[in-house]
Amino acid sequence: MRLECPSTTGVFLYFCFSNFHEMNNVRVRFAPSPTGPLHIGGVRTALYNYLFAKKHGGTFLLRIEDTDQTRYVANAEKYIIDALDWCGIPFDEGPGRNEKFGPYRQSERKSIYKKYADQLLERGYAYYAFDTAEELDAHRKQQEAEGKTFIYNWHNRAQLNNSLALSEEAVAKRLANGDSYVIRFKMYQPNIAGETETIDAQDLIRGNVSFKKELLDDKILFKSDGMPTYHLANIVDDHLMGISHVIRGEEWLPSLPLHIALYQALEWHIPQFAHLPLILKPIGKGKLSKRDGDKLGFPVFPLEYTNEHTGETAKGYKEDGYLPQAFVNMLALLGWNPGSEQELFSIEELTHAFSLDRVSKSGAKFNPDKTKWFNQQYLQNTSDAVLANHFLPILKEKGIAVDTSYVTQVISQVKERAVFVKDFWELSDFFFQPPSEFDSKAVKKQWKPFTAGIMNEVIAILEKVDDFSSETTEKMLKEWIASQEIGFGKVMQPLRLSLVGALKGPHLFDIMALIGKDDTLSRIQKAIKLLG
RNA sequence: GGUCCGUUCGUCUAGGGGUUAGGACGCCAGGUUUUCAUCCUGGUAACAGGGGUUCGAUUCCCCUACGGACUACCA
Repeated sequence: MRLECPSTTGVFLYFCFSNFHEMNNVRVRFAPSPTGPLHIGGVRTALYNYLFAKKHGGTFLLRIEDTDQTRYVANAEKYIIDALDWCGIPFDEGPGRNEKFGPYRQSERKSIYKKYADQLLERGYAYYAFDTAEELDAHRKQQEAEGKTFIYNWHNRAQLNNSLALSEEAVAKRLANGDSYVIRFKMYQPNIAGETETIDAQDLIRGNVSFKKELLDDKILFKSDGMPTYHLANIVDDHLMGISHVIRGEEWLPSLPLHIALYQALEWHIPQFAHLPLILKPIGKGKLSKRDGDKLGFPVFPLEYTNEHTGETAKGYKEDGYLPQAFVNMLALLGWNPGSEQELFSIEELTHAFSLDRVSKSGAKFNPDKTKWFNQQYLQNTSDAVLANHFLPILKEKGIAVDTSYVTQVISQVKERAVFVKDFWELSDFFFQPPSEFDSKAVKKQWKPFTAGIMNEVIAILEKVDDFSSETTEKMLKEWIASQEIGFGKVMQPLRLSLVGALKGPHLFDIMALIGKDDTLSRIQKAIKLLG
């Protein structure tokens, strides 16, 4: 058994649980902020949390971190839930679902947090600060002008406007006065007996990560609007909700020492942490953004999203024609691999294969081409009947009324060349309607002065065929071509042009069999008439 | 600037003290399909650089470079 626990301050006693123990009580959470649509990085974080939970027979919960009232977007929560739903990543507990540890929206838990902030205040781990935003800005600017960075911490807190610098009476007076204040965490105090100099954490993906306390700042835990900041709310909720493993994006790694210090100050058991690598732009520098998707023509969101204020919409994988299983499979492999050469995984297979120690440490550039490849793989593995049902609405929109069995037959002919359901129309329109025009380049190359004569003979042959199956028409026509010594190309190419309108499509005799004798003959006649 | 994290083909990655450094996407070529696409076969292409440690380093250590994240009363 391997014991893993961050180093302690030595002041408190901590319970370190073995992995074995914790694996039996796995509770993980996905905690997005409802400030807009969930992008694919967020979906992947949710997915890894889900897979980890299911792998260990644990619980996956959704918590909405809406402590920032200024950035709150009303339709975002619904979007997040719809997106997880489409992806097939169901949460076990969350808003409106199995609310054992609820509520699951931090705005509805507002009353809980103050108590813990007060506790930290009482124990001397936190203090009131009255500095205004303008004052702090001025400090930052001044430091910047000197080429330094302003850090609010042990080295200057005594000179700033807070309860550590002010007299007890002054503080009491300001509080009684209703002056606005924030509560800051006292990150480090030099020369205190038993005080350690570093915070060492064990990250499940990165191993040991070490931070010097003296370089850390006194983060705000409680805002002047009465709401906790992310940091406080996050650890209070993770504790109260019994979270065993915190699996989140790498952007949180710099906050890890603060979170650990908070757990220690509150004398709470510290969960295990895993910080996931970021998803980066396909080309250029930096992390993936909506702009990259617009520029390069791929979605960065699972579902289409409309900004409720500007009316601006962003593309979604769903609307672009991706199958959710393909999308999820792609995301799973972006930053994780099974250690084998298998690439195609159902979500069930993923839950068995997944492990955090096979998550890579470095950021992954997103690859839209590979995403298409995944979709193609899944499309090929979807049955013709199911695909026909997806295709039917598109046909209906085009004003084409056909029965499902015919569509299923068409799908079986063109499926292998499709990547998306939306490809089907372009691949198969000639199965539903005669060509309205002929590819001019192909006509120029394949339709010669003598072609009409040959086509008339083809009509004569086909008219005599009663059994219009692919095998029969192919046999009849090929025998005739051979006997005439014309050359296959001179017959087959114009014939394809007549039936399809271009030099593309499946086996020609299969097309003839499907559209039938009457349609076949009339299309050839029409071509002769139009092309001469 | 500071702090922290990272670095194997163009991209996602496997590997790991002695390997012809493996796979996938992309790209290129050939084959099949008397069409197009699919498909099949093959090819292209990588251990960031410099120091150590070692008989031997791509693998372990250090430095540099580069990349990334964070540096808000945002999460």
